[in-house]
Amino acid sequence: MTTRLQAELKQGKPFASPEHEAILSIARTASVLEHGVVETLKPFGITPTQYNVLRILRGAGREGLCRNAVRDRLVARVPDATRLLDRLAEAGLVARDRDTADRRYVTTCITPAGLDLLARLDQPIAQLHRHQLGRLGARKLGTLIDLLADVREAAARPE
Amino acid sequence: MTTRLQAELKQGKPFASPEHEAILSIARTASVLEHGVVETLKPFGITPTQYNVLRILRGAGREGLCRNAVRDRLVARVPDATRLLDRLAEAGLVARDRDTADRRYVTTCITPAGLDLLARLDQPIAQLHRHQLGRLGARKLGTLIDLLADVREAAARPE
DNA sequence: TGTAGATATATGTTATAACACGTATAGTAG
DNA sequence: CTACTATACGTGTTATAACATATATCTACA
Repeated sequence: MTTRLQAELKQGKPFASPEHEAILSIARTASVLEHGVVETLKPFGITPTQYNVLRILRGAGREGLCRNAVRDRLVARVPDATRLLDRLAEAGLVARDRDTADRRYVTTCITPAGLDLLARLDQPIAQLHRHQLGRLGARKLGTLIDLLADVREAAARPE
Repeated sequence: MTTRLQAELKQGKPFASPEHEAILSIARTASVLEHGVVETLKPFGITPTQYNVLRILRGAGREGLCRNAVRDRLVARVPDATRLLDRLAEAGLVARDRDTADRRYVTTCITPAGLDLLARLDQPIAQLHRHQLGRLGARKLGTLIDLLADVREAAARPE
């Protein structure tokens, strides 16, 4: 039997195990979906990671968040949040201030320009998401979300 | 209601839509799983992309594959397969030869050193995969694999 | 032929990711 | 109040990703 993923990857031999096929399926799907996001964001001059940071900071509101708080809320691990925020600050999309009470912290807030950019992106991104998986239906989406949470829980358990 | 993903990302507000939550779930899960692979491969000095190339070339056997064939079989889009193969060749894990019949093609084959490296990795990687999602069971894995193929199919459809 | 177009790969350049290390501030035990 | 540790952030460096462009080879057709 040939699975759909095998056909996509032009792979003749079957996968070594169901676990292996599942892991490649997740990676492949994430890559395909991200590619769509990259293309949608490109005309606006930002990357998916930068877009996620802006959304996080919009959610945080006027109080903003410190560097590590932003980092911990990102879906993908980034080892250099400082320069990620540097670039957004350089583009005028966020602003930073050192905390007065505890001077170790640097609080980052989204600027009006950042909010404006997000406002212009909300509709195209929502449309992309509907295009990418609007056909699945609420039931399948719910099952998928649950299964993926199961996967992350299983993967996070100690040895 | 607070979903599991919301808790992981320390996010107060609910997601904008089920589609958005699904997309973030996929990206998050892929990131978590890849991190495990990165850590497993690190002692061996290769990245997940390089590991995938070696597996592809092992599957191709003695005949090897040309550059674009390797590129098209990778799970994630890589825009610079030439230098990806350059690095593997420099490490002695693959060997390249220009095709004699059609001199545009460069055929890449895995070397004995590359096969040896893969042989040493097969067991740790299989163990990692069992650790990451062995607990899910065949039924849930099958459902997950099917749903993800549905997602990719939906995302690939034209406008 | 021989010439335009298609295909396959390579190269130059810039931005970002990844890692190691360094600095500043705050809490804490003696 | 001093030294020690922990925490939060910054910087230097290297490797890789991403993009645009160039080169070589083949194919098809006038």
